[in-house]
Amino acid sequence: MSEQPEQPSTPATPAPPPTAEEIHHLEAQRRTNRDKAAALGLDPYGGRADGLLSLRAAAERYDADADAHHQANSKAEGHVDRRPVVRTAGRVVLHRDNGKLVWMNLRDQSRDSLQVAVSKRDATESGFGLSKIADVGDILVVEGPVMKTRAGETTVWASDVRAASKCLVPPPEKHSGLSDPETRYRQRYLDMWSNPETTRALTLRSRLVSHTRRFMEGRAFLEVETPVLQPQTGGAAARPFVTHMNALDMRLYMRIATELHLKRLMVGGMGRVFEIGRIFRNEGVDKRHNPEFTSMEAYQAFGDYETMAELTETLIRELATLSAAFWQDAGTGDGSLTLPFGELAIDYAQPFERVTYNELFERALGFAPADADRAWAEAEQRGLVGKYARHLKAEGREIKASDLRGKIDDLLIVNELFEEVGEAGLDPARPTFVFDYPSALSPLTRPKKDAPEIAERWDLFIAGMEIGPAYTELNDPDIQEAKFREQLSGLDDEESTFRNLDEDFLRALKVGMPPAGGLGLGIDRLAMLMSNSLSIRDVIAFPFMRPEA
RNA sequence: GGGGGCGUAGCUCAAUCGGUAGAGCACCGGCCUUUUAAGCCGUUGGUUGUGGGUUCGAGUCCCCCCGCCCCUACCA
Repeated sequence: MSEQPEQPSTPATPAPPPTAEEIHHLEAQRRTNRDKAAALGLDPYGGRADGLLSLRAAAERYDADADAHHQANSKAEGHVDRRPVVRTAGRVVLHRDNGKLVWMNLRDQSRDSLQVAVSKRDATESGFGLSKIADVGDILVVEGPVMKTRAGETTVWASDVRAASKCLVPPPEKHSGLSDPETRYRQRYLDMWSNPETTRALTLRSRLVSHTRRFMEGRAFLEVETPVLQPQTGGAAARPFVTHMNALDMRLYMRIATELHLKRLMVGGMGRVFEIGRIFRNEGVDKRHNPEFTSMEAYQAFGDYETMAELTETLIRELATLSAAFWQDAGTGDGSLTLPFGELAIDYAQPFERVTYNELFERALGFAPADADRAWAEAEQRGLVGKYARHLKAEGREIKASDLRGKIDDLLIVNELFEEVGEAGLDPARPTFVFDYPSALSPLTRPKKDAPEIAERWDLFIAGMEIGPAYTELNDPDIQEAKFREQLSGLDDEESTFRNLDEDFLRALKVGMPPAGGLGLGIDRLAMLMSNSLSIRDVIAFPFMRPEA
């Protein structure tokens, strides 16, 4: 790999404009209309416009008394029109030409539609002329009094219309819209124009992240930024993306978690830190996984996992409150804290459910995780032993419980069972903390003092999705090192390529990290829950897609 | 990775057993100053994802490839 050679910013020969044969006739027609707008003395691509109101704000300026007064007296001598005059802008979504009166509906992010009427009598000549040749998709600036039609629809009765941008692309169908998922994700701008709910979901996501920041700051957490590019990854078990740094000719990895750096900051003396940022995991893509996603990790010195449970539950309840108000405002919710997610109705007002890992296991399987004999037998019967063996790249022969038992921790098989049937025992409509995972599964977590096989860790599940874990953080460098070494032993070659011992992290722990509670939250999945989006792609503006052919 | 489905006009979708590729909307021309998925009249629009094969004849059947969706697996 070498550096890209420097290119002049402008090519010696500019790309030739498309020839007539290359332009689709629908685009050609729009280019003609653009030229006609220019002939009216208007810049088809507009310019600065001051004093613009959103469509929503413009509609809210409607004054019924002034409108009635105007309707009654418009032909009277000396009549003064007191209707509020607005200047607003939006993209044309409907266009109806009645001859000397043109009706259009504009859309912006504040309002799906606001009607505009442009009459030959009352509008400027250029404004009327422009409205005659406006195409669906064009962006227009409209000025005029706000009134209501006979049918009662709020309308800007244009005195002037100016061009702001030309749309050269034929629009989606005006009623059924754009529904092809591939086009929606690849050309998000088309999707957002055609499907306002897309913009709404992304808008809500922005508000959720913003509120989360304010919430954390309100609790005296400091927002920090840690490296995305790292010589080694850590803090989670996931395959990383690999890249290369030219200057030092070295391999670098994209981070798979922010944990180890945030803890270093605690060692340094920052008592409460959080980071909201992009995480990259080189794994499968499906409705709940995107290769890059956003997490919030937070660490609170002198807290523990109970501290983080309270923080998490309070935060999510506030986010649900914000979301309920958002959807009520958008006209699709009743404002209650019971939010829909697909077929589910999830009540965020009630205290979240709490169960322990062992309770959940026993409820689903009828015996305790400590009963290793039954766990191995049950796992074998369910075909989970072979599944785990495949995990170890030991495929090619039939693996029996007797082959594996003794070679791996019993709890790894217990956890296979738990994930298979334990999690299924959760009520998906009830946010649930699952407390106290086996220590063997939680290398960065402090074991319970009176039961070291159990780690002070919980996972939060909502709608069957793992929203995030929290720990009472392990701050004993010797135990931490032992757990790291245990994790590294028994790994096959491929996995060990990506796992390594973070010596500097251990060195930091030796300096001394205060006892702490730590938390990780999947922001995308929270956004899914709060916006009733069944696919993670609906809350990511530009989700990963295979490149077009 | 495995299984299933899909790809037709700008958009949303049809096309019977393998037998002339259609509709609505959009677009274009005409009429229309309270329409609102405006309406009325008249037009236009296609290498059926790509490449091969079978056949007198392929949107339809077979194979390769590309892309998307669903299920499943992976993601301690």
